[in-house]
Amino acid sequence: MTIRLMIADDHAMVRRGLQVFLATQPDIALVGEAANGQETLDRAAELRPDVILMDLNMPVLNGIETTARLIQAQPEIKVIVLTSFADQDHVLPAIQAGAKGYLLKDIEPDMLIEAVRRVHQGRVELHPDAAGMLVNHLSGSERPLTKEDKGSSEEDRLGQLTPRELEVLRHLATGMSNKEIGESLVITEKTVKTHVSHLLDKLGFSDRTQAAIFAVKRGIGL
Amino acid sequence: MTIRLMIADDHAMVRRGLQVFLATQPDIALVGEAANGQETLDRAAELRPDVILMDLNMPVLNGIETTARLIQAQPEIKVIVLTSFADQDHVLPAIQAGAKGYLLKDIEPDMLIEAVRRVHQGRVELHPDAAGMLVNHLSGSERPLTKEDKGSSEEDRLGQLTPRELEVLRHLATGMSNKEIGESLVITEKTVKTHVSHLLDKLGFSDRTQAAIFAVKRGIGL
DNA sequence: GAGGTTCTCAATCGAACGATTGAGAGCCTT
DNA sequence: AAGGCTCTCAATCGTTCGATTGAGAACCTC
Repeated sequence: MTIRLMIADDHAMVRRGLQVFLATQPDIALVGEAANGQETLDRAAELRPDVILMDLNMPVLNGIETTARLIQAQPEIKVIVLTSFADQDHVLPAIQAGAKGYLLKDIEPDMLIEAVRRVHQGRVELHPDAAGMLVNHLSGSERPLTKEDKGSSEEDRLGQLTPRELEVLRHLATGMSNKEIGESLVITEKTVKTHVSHLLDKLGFSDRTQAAIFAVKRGIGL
Repeated sequence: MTIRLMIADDHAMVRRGLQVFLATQPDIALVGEAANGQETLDRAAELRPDVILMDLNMPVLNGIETTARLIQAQPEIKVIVLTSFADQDHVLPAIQAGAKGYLLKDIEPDMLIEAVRRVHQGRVELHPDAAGMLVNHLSGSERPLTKEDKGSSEEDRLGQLTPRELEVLRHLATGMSNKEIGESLVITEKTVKTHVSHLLDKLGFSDRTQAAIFAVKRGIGL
């Protein structure tokens, strides 16, 4: 499936440059352009792009305000901020506005394309300096130290699972029933139930849902 | 100038592995090790390392609490969290505690060394998933960073839930049974079952586990 | 070869789950 | 006032789940 991309930048030169490069990418279709914030909102509402490359410094309506309104109207749109500066004054508001990416214009075109693809997949892309801004912002902020320490023992328990039990847990964490897991693993449902029982016991859970939540949070079954 | 590095990890195996690899790096000197949080604080006070690679899962004092105290005592120390999981429960507290890096243990050794150098120079190093956690946290959005982006259809369905159903989903996503949810919400188990049935129907799932997985991936029920 | 672990399968049984139907109460908007 | 949600509760019914016990086979290690 091709990615529907839109560019919002007041410099025609920048738009032209991206046009040329994007033309060589079969999986990305440039469906629209805009030279200011208001135009971006209008075009996006009509064209419904998947991803928007957004300049921050635009007339009429700046990129951050535009991003905020855009996300409010169409939360599924992925906004990647593409700008020339990475300072606290811009990074934080942009992310808070809902941007899923923050990149600098000195990025290599190939990297930019890669970033577009990843953001479209639901990941985030941050320039290291932008990440730094976020980290510094959060550093020293209030920390809820309520429920930690719980993870440590669970981590150990995870290591106690046999390979097969881990395999079952992985399947369980995709939402499969015992029967479906059995079919997938080519074993009986009975056997699956045995594995599930054992794994719940070792992990200290009382039902599969808790195990699935645990697994997803640990990134198992990706 | 050589970088004075310290390792805090309760697994001797991990420390040994790093030792071996670090020995080949002329600009990095391994000046100390610790197997638990308290030991880390003691050794760090005495050895004054530039950078600490910190496991989160340690006995006595966990990595997050250790990081917080460490940074308070010696703000110039750069802490890089090196752990096995990248979930909201760990990333955010770690950064708030003052960590300048958050990496997963499946990182390539060369990349780890590079990360140590960059953090030492004042930059930050985040695993993409960790960056995703921060962005999602700040944008207040409930967008995940999963790769299999099943897409906006589910996002729309989420909006179809009534406030009460969403509430039930949130509880469900913590691993509670219908009975427990009922107690927590001060309604009958029967009513909970009604809500669950409706929410499963609207979301298009066939059982609570699938709903819980979905919810956790969207960051609901933090 | 004895003992331990893992993987497999089965059967039973109570508990939890989910679908479905029906219904009363409160709160909107029209 | 009427129709439309939402929230609440209940009862029934079939399905799924999870615990438990028992057991055979393959594969380790000692």
